[in-house]
Amino acid sequence: MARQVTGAARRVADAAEVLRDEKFNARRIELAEAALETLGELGFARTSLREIAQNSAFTHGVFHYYFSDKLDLICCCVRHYKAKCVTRYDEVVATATSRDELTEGFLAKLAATLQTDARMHRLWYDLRAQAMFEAAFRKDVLEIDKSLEAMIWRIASRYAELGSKRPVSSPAALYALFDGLFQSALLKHLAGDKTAIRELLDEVRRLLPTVC
Amino acid sequence: MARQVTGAARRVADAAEVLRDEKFNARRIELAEAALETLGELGFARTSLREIAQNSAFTHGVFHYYFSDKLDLICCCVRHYKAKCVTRYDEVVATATSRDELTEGFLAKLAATLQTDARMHRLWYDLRAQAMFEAAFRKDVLEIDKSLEAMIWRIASRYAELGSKRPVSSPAALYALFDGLFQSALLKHLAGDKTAIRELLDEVRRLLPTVC
DNA sequence: CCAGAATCTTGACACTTGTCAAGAACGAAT
DNA sequence: ATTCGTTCTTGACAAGTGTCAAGATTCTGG
Repeated sequence: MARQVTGAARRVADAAEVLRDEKFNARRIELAEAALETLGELGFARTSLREIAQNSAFTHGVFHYYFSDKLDLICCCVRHYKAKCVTRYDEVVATATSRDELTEGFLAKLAATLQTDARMHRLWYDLRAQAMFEAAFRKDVLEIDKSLEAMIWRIASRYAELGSKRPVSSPAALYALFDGLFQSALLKHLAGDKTAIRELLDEVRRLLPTVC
Repeated sequence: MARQVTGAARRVADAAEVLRDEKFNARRIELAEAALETLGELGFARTSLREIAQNSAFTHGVFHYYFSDKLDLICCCVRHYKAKCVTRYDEVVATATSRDELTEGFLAKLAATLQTDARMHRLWYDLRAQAMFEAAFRKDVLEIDKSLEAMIWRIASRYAELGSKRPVSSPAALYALFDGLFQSALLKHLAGDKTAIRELLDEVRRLLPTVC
């Protein structure tokens, strides 16, 4: 009897703890999302916890309460960023029924995110560069890179499949190519080059049939 | 007579000024070179003028004397870096008499610089990312990017020529591909991946005949 | 309703940062 | 050798940084 009671008590205690953890984690993500605003604006180097707090509805102490560390916060931001990014083209891949449809769907999303999420993208490149100096970032960054490579590979595979072909290069090379083009277009776009996005689209449109 | 004298005086004055300017500039480069040591070690974000000074034979005041600004110093570093980087493969391109020779010469240099100059390379990627936030860097960074693209294009053109072919993609796409691969390999290498360099070489060896 | 825990605010700390100014050391021209 | 301009050193300042602790506030289980 006592056994069962303590068992039940433990179960509700556990459930409560899980609930608390979930709430805790949800808060962390809320804070991370707020932090991403400022990080995307100023970059990793110039962003301080106080700046993040001032541009948000939170005080700087909260961040210390939910994150052990500045790096902890940034890592959480990066991981959160990843989750949203990696599925961007999945719907297009799933619904496209022809090569053209896939191409145009992909390019449309590409142009849109380059336009809309430029600040998030530049933050990603910033953090990836930081990972070359700061070991604490490396695990997350390498993981995200792998996810992005897989994302590109899903597009290419589907594109090849729709033409009854096979991609001619490795996932790594394909990702390197698209990532390089994207990064370059992003920089030019941010530098005020109005043609950067169009040129990227043209380049990708030309490239796709030659690699798959 | 007086005319000639003042003319001569002006000439020697001008010469003196040029000399002073040259000396001034040489000193700037000396300082920039010293700064690159620390920048390559810590990255842009974590490097302060004092840190730079402490890791060098100079005091922090000298840097303020020769550079108007921290950004001015960094820009000088970047420009100096550029000059050394862009000619890395020129000798190989000039002397190779066959596709194989060019390939192996290129790959050897590639592996060597990845091994030896890893800290300089990561600084370059750091600064390129910073340029997405800091407008002051953009002009220099875009210019260097163009130079690197041209460098890759010289290699590819020569490689194609040696096989009586033509490169199948644009300079921009080719540079994006190599830059993306290099960046990825650099990150893995810095993360302790012992196979990163070898894998890059294999990938490039495989890729070269398919793009040119 | 109320004690105790969770959450948040506030203010302070030790430290680092870029910048600068006052003056010392140096070199070259007279 | 003296003087004047260049070059460099030193120390200081104000602003901003991450971190943390003490207390206020809110939430929650009993």
